[in-house]
Amino acid sequence: MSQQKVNITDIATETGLSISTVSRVLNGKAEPYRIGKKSQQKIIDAAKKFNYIPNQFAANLRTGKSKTIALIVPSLNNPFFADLASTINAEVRKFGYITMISDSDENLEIEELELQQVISRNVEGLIIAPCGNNWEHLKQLHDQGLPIICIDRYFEELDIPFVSTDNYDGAYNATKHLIENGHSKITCIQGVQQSTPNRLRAKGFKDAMENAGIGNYDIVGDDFSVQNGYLETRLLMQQEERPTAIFTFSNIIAMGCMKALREMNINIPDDISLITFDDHLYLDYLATPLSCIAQPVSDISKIAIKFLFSRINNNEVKINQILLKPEIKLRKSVRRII
Amino acid sequence: MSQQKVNITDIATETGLSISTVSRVLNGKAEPYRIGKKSQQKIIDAAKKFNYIPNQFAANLRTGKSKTIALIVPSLNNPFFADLASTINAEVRKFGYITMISDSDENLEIEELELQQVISRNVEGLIIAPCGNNWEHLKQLHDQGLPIICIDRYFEELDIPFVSTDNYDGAYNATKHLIENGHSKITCIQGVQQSTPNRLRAKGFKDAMENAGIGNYDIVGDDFSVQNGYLETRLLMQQEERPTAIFTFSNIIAMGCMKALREMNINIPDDISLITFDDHLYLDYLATPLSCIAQPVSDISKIAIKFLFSRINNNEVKINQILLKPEIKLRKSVRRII
DNA sequence: AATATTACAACAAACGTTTGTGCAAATATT
DNA sequence: AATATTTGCACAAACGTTTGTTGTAATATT
Repeated sequence: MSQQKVNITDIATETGLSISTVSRVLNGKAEPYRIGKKSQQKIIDAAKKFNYIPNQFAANLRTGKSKTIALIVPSLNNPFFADLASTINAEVRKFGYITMISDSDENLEIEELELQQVISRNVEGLIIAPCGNNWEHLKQLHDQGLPIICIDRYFEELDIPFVSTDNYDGAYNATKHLIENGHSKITCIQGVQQSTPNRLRAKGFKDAMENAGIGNYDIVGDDFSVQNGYLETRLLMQQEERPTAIFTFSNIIAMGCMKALREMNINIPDDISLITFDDHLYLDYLATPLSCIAQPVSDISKIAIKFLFSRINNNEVKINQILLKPEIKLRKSVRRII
Repeated sequence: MSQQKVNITDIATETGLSISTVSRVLNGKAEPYRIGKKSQQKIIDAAKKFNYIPNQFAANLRTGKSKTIALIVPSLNNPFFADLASTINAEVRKFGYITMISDSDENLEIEELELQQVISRNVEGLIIAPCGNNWEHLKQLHDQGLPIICIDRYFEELDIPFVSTDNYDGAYNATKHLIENGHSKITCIQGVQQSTPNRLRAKGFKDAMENAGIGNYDIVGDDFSVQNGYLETRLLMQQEERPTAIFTFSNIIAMGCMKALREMNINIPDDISLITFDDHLYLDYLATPLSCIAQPVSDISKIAIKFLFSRINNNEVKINQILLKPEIKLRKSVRRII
């Protein structure tokens, strides 16, 4: 049933030329190797006629080049990472490369497993939002010469290139915005605690509070998930003294938060103000359009890819670590009080 | 700098055994080939010590098995497909396989290019939501023995397995719901016209209308995009006689629709009712929570994967074509009139 | 003690490419 | 006409595995 796949040898016998000649022509190396025009045409015709598709495995085995890069993110369910994955996938394709997308599920063990999978497939580069604060395995790969770029999450102490958002700045400004609108009883619902973005967001929040002379604040939660947002909000609203504003560290946390708020008939922004990290197309159409700190997802992707391929191609050693400014998008979820 | 990658030969020399023995041990074939316990241990220890990761290319070249499947969707920007991609990615991983995700951008040429990429990487199976109504290339691959499953979009005339939603049923029920609530002036904003789901949705809509004795209706639009939803809604609302209800064929069309409506200060559901295909987490929190026809994304993914791997493994020839019932989720966007 | 059996493991080919090198034939140069 | 040069292409090795076959030492059987 399954007609044999045609390979370079078939073309060689068909044209009466050698496989080396066929290979060179098909790889556009006819010129430097002085393959005659007529031979070239014969080969091209035969390839078309047979509908020849080269076997990348064989080629890659020989060359060591896989034309593949890997992307590992902690959770594709998070729209932020889904968005990132989508744009990176598209961007990488422009370089003639393929992206292998993996989801580590915020689990270091899985991350390491995925990493093995990826290595065994000889990827030429890796883009990763590492899920833990353990960088042993990454450091090792990096030292072995594998081009790696961290996105979103990174290790400040390491010389692994990264591109991320200036999370401190974003959180600082979000908090400042809240304070400027008269809020002083503000609670954060954070995500994965040890992750760099989360730490920096927490720090930005704290600093903004302290600088405004407000010493009394809370940071709760421990996951970038709907459930975390929901649970923490329920808890928060059961306290005797409720905050007047909530700052969620991601849009899926915000979603859980909104769910809890709605269940409890607490109105945004009348009863409580809400601002969140991460933008989303839908934020504009919500019952109360949500003010947010929008990360430059597209820019992050593009710059990361640019860094990666400059490393893949030139093996440039210059390390690049860059933080992009987020943008605060004011909508209707923060109310001026007092 | 980059310490050489260790291969099977290194382990062979380290242990003083042959590469064939090493290979068999590392592949769990020690038993049938009666490799001694001590040799096994030596090999395992050496592999661990050297941190050996097999080169899949070489293995795949030899075996012809790539442990990779491909997923091609028309647009990862569409949350429906993003969702699908995410769950399929996760599901495939459970089988020890890797997924290559591609985006054809609703473009047949790109789809064919992606397909080549994919074939050249020897994927063992393909899951595709084909963007056109041209199946030549797919039919050919299918006949060559490549396991293919279509999802969402498919070809009714072909014997290629597919798993999709019963789009006719979904559209019929959505329309019926509108009609039961007193609407008779209903307009659809559709997506890509020639795609099977779209055709079936249109048919479901028409039949529901006809069966209710309503001969006067419109189907407009031509793309699963925000812009299409926006433009068509603007146009629609400029007519002298506006519809009382809109049925959008996807949630991103709905988003464009909502945008237009808001710009024109037209209220849902007071001024117009809206129902859409495709669910989304955010739909619950919108200004007006949107009623929708929810596709069983997770089930589609799982069943597709199940079909695919049964074909990959057993080469079972029994074709499987399945349509899953969608669920209508009633929220607040449809008003009872009259 | 001679033979049969079993336990272990090595050899070598093959997968489909790419590429350094070498070697004829054709053409140019003297 | 002899030599030098260019043109055009083929040979063969190599990439790192997997696997069918074969070989030998050790043990069991007679």
